[in-house]
Amino acid sequence: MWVLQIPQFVRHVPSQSHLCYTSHVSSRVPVSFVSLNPSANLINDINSNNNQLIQSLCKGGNLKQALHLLCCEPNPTQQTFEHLIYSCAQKNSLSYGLDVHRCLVDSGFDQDPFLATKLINMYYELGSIDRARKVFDETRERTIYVWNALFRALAMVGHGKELLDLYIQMNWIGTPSDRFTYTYVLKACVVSELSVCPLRKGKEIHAHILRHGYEANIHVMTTLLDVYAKFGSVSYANSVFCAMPTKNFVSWSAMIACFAKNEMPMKALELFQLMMFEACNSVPNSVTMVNVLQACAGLAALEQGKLIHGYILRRQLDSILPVLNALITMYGRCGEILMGQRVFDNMKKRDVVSWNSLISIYGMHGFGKKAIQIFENMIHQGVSPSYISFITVLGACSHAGLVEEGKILFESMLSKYRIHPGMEHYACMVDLLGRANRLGEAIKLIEDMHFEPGPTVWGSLLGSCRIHCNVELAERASTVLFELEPRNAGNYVLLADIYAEAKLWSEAKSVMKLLEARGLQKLPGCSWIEVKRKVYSFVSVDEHNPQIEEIHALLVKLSNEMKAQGYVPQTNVVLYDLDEEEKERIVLGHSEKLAVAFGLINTAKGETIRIRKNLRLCEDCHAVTKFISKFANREILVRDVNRFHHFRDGVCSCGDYW
DNA sequence: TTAGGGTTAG
Repeated sequence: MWVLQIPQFVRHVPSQSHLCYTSHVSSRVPVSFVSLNPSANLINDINSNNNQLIQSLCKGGNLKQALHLLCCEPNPTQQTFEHLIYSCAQKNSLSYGLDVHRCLVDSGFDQDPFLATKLINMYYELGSIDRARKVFDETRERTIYVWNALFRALAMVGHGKELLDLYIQMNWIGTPSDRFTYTYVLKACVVSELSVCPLRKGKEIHAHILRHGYEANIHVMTTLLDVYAKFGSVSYANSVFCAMPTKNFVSWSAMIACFAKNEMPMKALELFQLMMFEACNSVPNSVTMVNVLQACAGLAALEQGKLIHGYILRRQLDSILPVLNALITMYGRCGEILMGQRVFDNMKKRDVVSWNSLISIYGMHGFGKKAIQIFENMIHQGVSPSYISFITVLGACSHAGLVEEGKILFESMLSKYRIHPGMEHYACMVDLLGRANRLGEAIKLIEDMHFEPGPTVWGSLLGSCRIHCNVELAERASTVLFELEPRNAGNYVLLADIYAEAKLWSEAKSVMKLLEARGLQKLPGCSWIEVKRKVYSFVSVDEHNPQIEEIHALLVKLSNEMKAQGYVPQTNVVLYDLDEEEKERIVLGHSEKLAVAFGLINTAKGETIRIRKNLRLCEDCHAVTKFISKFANREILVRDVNRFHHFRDGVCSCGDYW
């Protein structure tokens, strides 16, 4: 006869052992291998059988029964608890996890560092970081596994400062770090809210790594590379990459990502080519492809992007969500909105990022209503909008001047979707109102913000002041901006632009002097064009292109044609009080016009010209490109720093609202 | 026992 017998098997269980048997589980266990009056050997066999049964129940996912059985098992083993802890995390059950933890304490395993490690992992996975920390605090023998488990948890939830404080403590008591410790500590630098400069902290950890001989560890060094990349220290990242004795596809991908994300997309593509030709053991995977697609998007290099798309198809990486999402963005940012839509339509599975990507590309192209329609469709399909969804859709409203629609969406964020508007959303709203010349409403919104407005918000206001030439408000915005980000040259240039537009030449001059005095430089205008899979770059008044004379001659010819039709060069964009002829010469040499002329010369008749520019398109370039699109009967696509302009037959898709 | 690079905005 098989019956439940508990007390007679309780041997070593600590004083609170009764707790073990008064857990939330039922006191009646349906199945047990425990028999009446067994011999000592039999008891051992039975215990072993029970432990094995608990473990197999865990493996089978039957956690409830495993817990039932644990309640009548007087000698649970370390392995049994390991299985139970693992199952609780797998089942995502905090209440079972707490039960297992309670039984573990009752069984005297609470000071077992192996199980403490597992408990910390479990609590992290169950989202209870405080309990993970408590386990750590209560564990007296802290092996490196125990430290690393907590470090991992803290790094993953973004508690960088706590992690780094503990790391100091660990060093102080003399526990040596291992290769895993360094990866977590490095990650903490990125996610920390440190009082000291996090990059400096990263360099300190770099020194620790070198001192302790981990410079050859591929994981540690790739993480270090990535830390430098995330701080925008491309040269440091590159030095780490070059110094790595062995590299694999992860290290190559991390360096490609570093270039792609730090506005060096050309370098990213060059490195990818090198990886393909030189690093035979480093086959790119889906992550590499995402990074490369980002680089193509950054360059607006459609032909390269298409080649990468082909490679993705050949390698059968086209079912991976981030790859497809990156493809949507790549096509959109290269001006091929319909190709982006096609990728989206053919996706078997979509996530919120896929929807955001599509909303974003329509918004960037000025199709605000379509972007809102996609946003609504997403909600209709049961996908909850994210924080970023609202940035994209509000941005779309801004590009299209959809003020009322934007205001309704902004209001709905909290009331309908329980998303608190953040800095980026306020920046979008200020941009939306400001562009629409509702500067009073924009400033009111800033004044009513329930947190301190940051540089993005004031920057949006200053940008709007530039469009509507509002000197007074521009001075107010720039006073704050010079305080918040004194090293951002763009703000000085914007204010000088506004003064120049208002013909306040001495004020414009003093702002530019201030810029120089602070050791800053105006970001030179630069435009890129891809012709026959090669990307050409132009800076203003460029003299280096071998075809420069031909380009100039064409521009002068076009300018004369335009003048004959009433065009007057808009030289007010020139910041200095020069004579009109000189100003005209400068404006005619703007990088974007040089790139358009180069495109006209080097592409076939009827072929679309695609340009990318690093700044906002100036009024004169906009007017000239409109004319060229009609005169030369060419479709011209220009992506400036904010959005797309489709020039066709003398008209721009932005409706002159940008 | 634990680890590195990824998609959307501005």
